[in-house]
Amino acid sequence: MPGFSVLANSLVPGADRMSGHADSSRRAYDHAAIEAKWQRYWLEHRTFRAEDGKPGPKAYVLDMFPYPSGAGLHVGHPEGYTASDIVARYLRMRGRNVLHPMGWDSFGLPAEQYAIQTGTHPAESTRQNIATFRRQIQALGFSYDWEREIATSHPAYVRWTQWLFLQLWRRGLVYEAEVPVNWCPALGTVLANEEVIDGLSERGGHPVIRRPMRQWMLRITAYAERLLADLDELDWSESLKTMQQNWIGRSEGAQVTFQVEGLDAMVEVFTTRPDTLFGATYLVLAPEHALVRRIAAPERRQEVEAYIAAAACKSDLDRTELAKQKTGVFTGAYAINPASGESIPVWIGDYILASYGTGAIMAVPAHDERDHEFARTFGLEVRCVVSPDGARAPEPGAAFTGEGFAMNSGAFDGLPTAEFKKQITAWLEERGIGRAAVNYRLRDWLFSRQRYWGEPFPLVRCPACGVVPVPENELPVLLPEVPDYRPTSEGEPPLARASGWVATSCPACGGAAERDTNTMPNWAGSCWYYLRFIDPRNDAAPFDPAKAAYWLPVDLYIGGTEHAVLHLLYARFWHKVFYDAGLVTTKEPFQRLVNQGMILGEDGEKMSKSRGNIINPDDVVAEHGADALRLYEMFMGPLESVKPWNTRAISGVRRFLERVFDLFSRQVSDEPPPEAERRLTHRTIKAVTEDVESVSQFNTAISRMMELLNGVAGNGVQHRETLETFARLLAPFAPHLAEEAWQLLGHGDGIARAPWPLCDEDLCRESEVEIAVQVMGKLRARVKVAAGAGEEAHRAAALADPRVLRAIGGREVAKLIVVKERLVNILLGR
RNA sequence: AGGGGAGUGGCGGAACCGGCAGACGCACGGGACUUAAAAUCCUGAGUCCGCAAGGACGUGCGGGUUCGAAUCCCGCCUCCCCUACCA
Repeated sequence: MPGFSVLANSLVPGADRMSGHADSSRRAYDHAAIEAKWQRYWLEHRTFRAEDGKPGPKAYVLDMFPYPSGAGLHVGHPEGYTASDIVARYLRMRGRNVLHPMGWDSFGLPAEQYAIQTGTHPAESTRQNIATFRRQIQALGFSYDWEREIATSHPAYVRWTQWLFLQLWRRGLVYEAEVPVNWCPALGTVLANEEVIDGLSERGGHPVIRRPMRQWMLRITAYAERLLADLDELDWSESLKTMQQNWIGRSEGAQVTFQVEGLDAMVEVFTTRPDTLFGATYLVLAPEHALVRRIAAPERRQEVEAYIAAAACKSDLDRTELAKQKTGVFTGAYAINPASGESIPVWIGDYILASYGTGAIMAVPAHDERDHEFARTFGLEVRCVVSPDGARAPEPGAAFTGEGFAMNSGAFDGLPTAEFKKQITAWLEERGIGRAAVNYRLRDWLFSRQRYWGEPFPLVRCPACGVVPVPENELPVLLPEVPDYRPTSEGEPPLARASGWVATSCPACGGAAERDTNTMPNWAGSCWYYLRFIDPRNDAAPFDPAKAAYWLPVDLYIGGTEHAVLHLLYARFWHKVFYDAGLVTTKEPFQRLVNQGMILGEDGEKMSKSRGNIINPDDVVAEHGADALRLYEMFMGPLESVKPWNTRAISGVRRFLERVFDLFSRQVSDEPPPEAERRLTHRTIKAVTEDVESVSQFNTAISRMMELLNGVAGNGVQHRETLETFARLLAPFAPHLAEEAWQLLGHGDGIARAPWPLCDEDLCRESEVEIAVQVMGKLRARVKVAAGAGEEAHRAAALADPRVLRAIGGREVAKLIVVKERLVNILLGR
């Protein structure tokens, strides 16, 4: 390849730039050599090291760290990483002390499944996968401070995850409960919700049933109100906040007590419509409700038991999606409607969830669709108690769920819904049979997994002392070696097999005791990793609170929508606990959050192995380079939108980079550039700066740089002033090429800390602008006016144009609208 | 069912606060270079009619407000995402 030797010469760091070569000897853009050179340079110079406590403004720019899967990186990863890297590099050039770290969410199911299949220890496959991910990510030239790299499965990290868990324990936020899990009898294992598809196991398609097991729970509901309220302070998209609000699902209403007839038993129900109490014509309990067996009449017992058993076998999906028809059975018991004093039947039905509210409802079939359907199925009474207009009853045949005015409600008749709610709630309270209540859709967090590859619980079960935490100075409790990673046949976690590990002594009394054999879910490590990045090598604490006070909050957090609810909610919850414990000084961890949109395959479908439409970033880097991949992913469209991949389109940004390289390989003049070029440059600075600040419009920023190139590339001699600006604008986007360009311009220091160019507002405006001239709203001509020209100048310029005069055709000008520097619209009389 | 988002050339997308629709790029047509091709460079292009000058139409569909609407309002249609019997 001709010219290669010249290129090779330039690859020595600090080598003098070649100057004044003729066009015939122009060097090729060798992305592989340039990128390897600068990646080495950055590492050697510790260019991206974040300095704890450095005076001046800081910025914490974070990516959602990946699970290092065996499949390696896919093109979705670099999308968010490139966006955050652009912002991180930009902020560094603006003088901020930037913390931009990367690590590994390295506990998880795939490594464990792989271990079950191949016998490879998860620690080993995880180590290999991390090595692959690190190599792939480093090949893209992201400005991470690699000295802060962490992995959640590393013992030094596990230690502090367990330590933080014990802080939750101390604060009474951990408890044990009997809750249903997904149990697959065929596989002899417990499955995560994600592993259950349509009631069948993802692997093998075996039926999955719900089975109660003792589980560790975290009391996240205690923080529901704060998790909801503090959303207000965050710079997150409204849609994301809405998702979190919906997930927390706060609803206000009343709790009402119903006396069971002939028994010393009460049924508590929660309702958001206490105003419909007079229309409650029956009760429905969840099949799992504690009272069901007590109240069931002897002659109904057999049917009730059969229904309970059937419900227990159903997966959540069977109980919802497949339930086109509502099912239920009559218990034989009756309760008293406290408002009407009437006797109403008590049913059980699996459309009532044991886990929400009180696990029982008062059914108002006239005003609730679900109750209506149930009543129709079983021929139960429907009584209208809300009139839409205060005069007539609602249309029969369907539930009227809107608000209106009370009817058939005794003394309350005629009250509007909102007022009735208040009065009936007070009425119930006076009689001690009800009260105002708030319910959340959010449930406490089922925190234990019957798995191997996760953090063991630092808890010991002692026959004498109960559950006792492992002393902090004995952490971490590390995973034992086990002969088999599957759960035991009794459904116990695989850790139960490690009998030597399980047997221990009680930290409190010293007697024989057993370790808890559950492990924590994947979320545990990702709940606080952003805190560990702040102080990753601390072996006396999870992090130094003083350093946390310096770096927090995370100023910008970028990641996929798949974590819009769970991860973000869990991390916010832990953070608030740490706030209460005085470990952190901010109420919220992530101030600004941006979700990148998914990248689809070339066929417009989600990338997946089965569709065979997966793009491997390694191939793109090999062929076009990291800078081209970064640029292409940003050029595809706004960061947050979903966009299809188009391999051919990469050639566009690749050509751009080649032309940029060519531009910087030419002769450079120290003469100031012509006025027009300088104006173009400053307009570009302004546009690119605004686009980067938006953390979204990187595509238009690149367009503007392309326009700048198109504007200056035709000139034979290049002006230093323009090139110096261009290189710095390009630096966050295509950092390798920008460094090379910077060096070609004769700079000895890297471009990474070069000051970001600032625009001169006066130069951002053209001296002369083209405006549109419309006649009766139709575009007839384009004329030029001086920048800042007044209305009169616009009018004169418009009326001087022959095409405009022809369109006017001698008619009278009735009105003339001038929008300065934009258009003139001429309206004619009739 | 509910909630959120989106419909603009052959394609990805641009258009500030209501003011020249289609920037930038891909693909495509024409030309230059070449024995030839690739690459590169120049150049054309929303659609329709027209040799041309020019004209008509045009941002999912139907209305409305306005001198002027991709943008604002009302009513529909389609697609994507999330939640999914939450009382």
